[in-house]
Amino acid sequence: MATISDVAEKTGLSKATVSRVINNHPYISKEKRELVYKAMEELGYHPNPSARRLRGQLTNTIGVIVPRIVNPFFSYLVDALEQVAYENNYQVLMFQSDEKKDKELYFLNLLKTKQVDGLIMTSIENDREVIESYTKFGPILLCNEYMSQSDLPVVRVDQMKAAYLGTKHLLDRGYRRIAYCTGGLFVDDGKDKDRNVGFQKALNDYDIQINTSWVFINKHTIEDGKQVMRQIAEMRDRPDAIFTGSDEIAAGVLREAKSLGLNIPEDLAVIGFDDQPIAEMIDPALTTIRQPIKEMGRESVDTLLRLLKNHPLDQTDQELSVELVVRSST
Amino acid sequence: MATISDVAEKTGLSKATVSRVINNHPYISKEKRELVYKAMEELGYHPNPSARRLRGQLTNTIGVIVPRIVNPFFSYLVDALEQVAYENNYQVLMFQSDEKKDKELYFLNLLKTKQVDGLIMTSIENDREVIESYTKFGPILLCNEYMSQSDLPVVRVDQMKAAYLGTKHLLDRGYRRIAYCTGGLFVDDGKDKDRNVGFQKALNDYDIQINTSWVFINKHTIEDGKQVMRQIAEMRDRPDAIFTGSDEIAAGVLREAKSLGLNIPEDLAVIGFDDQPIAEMIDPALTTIRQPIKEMGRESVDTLLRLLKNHPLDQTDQELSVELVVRSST
DNA sequence: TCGTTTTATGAAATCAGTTTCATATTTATC
DNA sequence: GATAAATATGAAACTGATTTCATAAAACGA
Repeated sequence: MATISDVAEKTGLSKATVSRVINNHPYISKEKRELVYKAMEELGYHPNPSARRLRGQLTNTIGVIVPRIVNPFFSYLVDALEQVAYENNYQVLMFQSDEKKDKELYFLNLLKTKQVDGLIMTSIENDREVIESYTKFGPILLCNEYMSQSDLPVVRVDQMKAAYLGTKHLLDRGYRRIAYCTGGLFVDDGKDKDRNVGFQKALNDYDIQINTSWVFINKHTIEDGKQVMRQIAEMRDRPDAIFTGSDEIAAGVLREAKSLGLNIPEDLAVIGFDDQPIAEMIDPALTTIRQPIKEMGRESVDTLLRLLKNHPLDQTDQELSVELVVRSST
Repeated sequence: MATISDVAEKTGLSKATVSRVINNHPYISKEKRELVYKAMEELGYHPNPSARRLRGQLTNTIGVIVPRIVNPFFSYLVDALEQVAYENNYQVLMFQSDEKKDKELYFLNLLKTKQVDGLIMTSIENDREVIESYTKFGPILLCNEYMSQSDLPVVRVDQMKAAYLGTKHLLDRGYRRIAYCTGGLFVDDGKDKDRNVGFQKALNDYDIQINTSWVFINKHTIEDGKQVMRQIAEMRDRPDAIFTGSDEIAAGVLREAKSLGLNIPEDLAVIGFDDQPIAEMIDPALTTIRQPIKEMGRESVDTLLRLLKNHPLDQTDQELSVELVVRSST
């Protein structure tokens, strides 16, 4: 591996000058500049990132925390983030928090030790103060999830509108007995709370009270969806529609409904969230709310890179809009 | 940020001794050792990884190349790899090759610059010689994909047996006119070739010739599956069963069959590959070949860490076995 | 023409660790 | 009790870059 000293020696210049050429400093003569480029080329020289890092330089690496990569929403998000990062010559260090505080902390520490230049968090486990205390080591951007009363920059979709849109759609179709699934640990803040508000608001428009026995919390997976369907089937007083928190839950509901001999949407209308590929594949095809994942990825990386370059942000809170995709499950 | 000098100063020892304590060198007195630990604790000291890296130390980071993370097979694989890596105090730098040679090369170079200690490749784009030339910078392990005539360590499933098992199943059920999908760019080597051989072998057992107009190459996605189904529907001489290269292709086939008013498995039996969650969700549920992803992840990381520690390997080629999961599509 | 900028370069310090070399004690061996 | 080996520690060199400080030459202004 060639080092900067090799380049210096080969050109007869000092390391300082070579370094200046590499970093595009002014006041370098054209001849020397070209001499250095030529030598770098010939030696196959690439600066050692660890050495640069040690001098407090940027690492060209951004960290991304997701709860679980196997959740398709997050794998598509990471895909989008990685593509944009690559276009900008950045690498992505991906990390799964598993929804655990200590794993999240472990990863936040990489910012402290300058392993990553900045961080994109797509979920939040620790308290606001804890996370904000790490901003002194590098920029942190929230993508998808957010915290109110925080001045961290955030890129997200309008969850309230999304939930409102979906619920309104059910109501417009004539359903009045609407069940509701939510992740819901963060009930007092963040995206789940916004969804709750949107759901509530749509029901208010129609003067309908929420039936709390039709509210299911802490639901995420296909298995959860199946279990919800079983619970509903056993109820004497059943809902006629359900707003689920994700396409996966919805898929579980559909699957179990089929096993129980129930018809969708006649016996139960189902609306999903995300518009994952699976939404189109299952039968009946799923009505769902499409999230603009690609745009979220692009906006997030663009914004983080702007922060890294100390460019001013036009806005610290970017809200992207969602879209209702009507298929056959409602 | 506290440095090693701070610890040295606080304990009244030299940096050398502190470093020795950190790295568990022998010949340190118990008192000094504890003194250092105490000071490190109090200062909240963590060694700077860039500095260690610069001295040629390990980075505690392994790189993982996948073609696309949105492919569920790979997101589950990365999940498994990351879990095991975390247990061993390693981070995973994930990278998508997008099946492009230049992206793969870019990532291989991280090994050269010691950004990662070792590499796990779950797909291969460049030639054998190119990839092997990077082993002088750190260990490279192949996981899932492999190259013959290469002495790179590999963790994989017995693809030949897998394809044989699936095809045999179709034949045993009475299907004789069997179509075949493959990724198939690497037709002369690697996992796709093994599958081809397994498929061939099963047909030979029943004295059946392959009908080449029923062979579809370069298929990967749901969309590809739909397209294959459309092609089949237009044939005068149709197959009665199809072996697909992945559950996604199979899902596409099923979906399009439904649109075309065809019945599965009566009009066309379909067998998938991987046993992804979607296999259970679609209708009819998919018969498929289950790959032991968790074990592959564990074996891969364990093996790579052993290589990093210069422990000898019992075997450089680990083959895990697959399992046929019979559902309703055959 | 002389003093002041501007341009161009290099020596040496610096980042935060690890490792080599030297050296001082102990402990073991004959 | 003398010699060899094992234990314990520190000073300084080293990793590969960037940056500061110093300095020389060229360009500029009066």
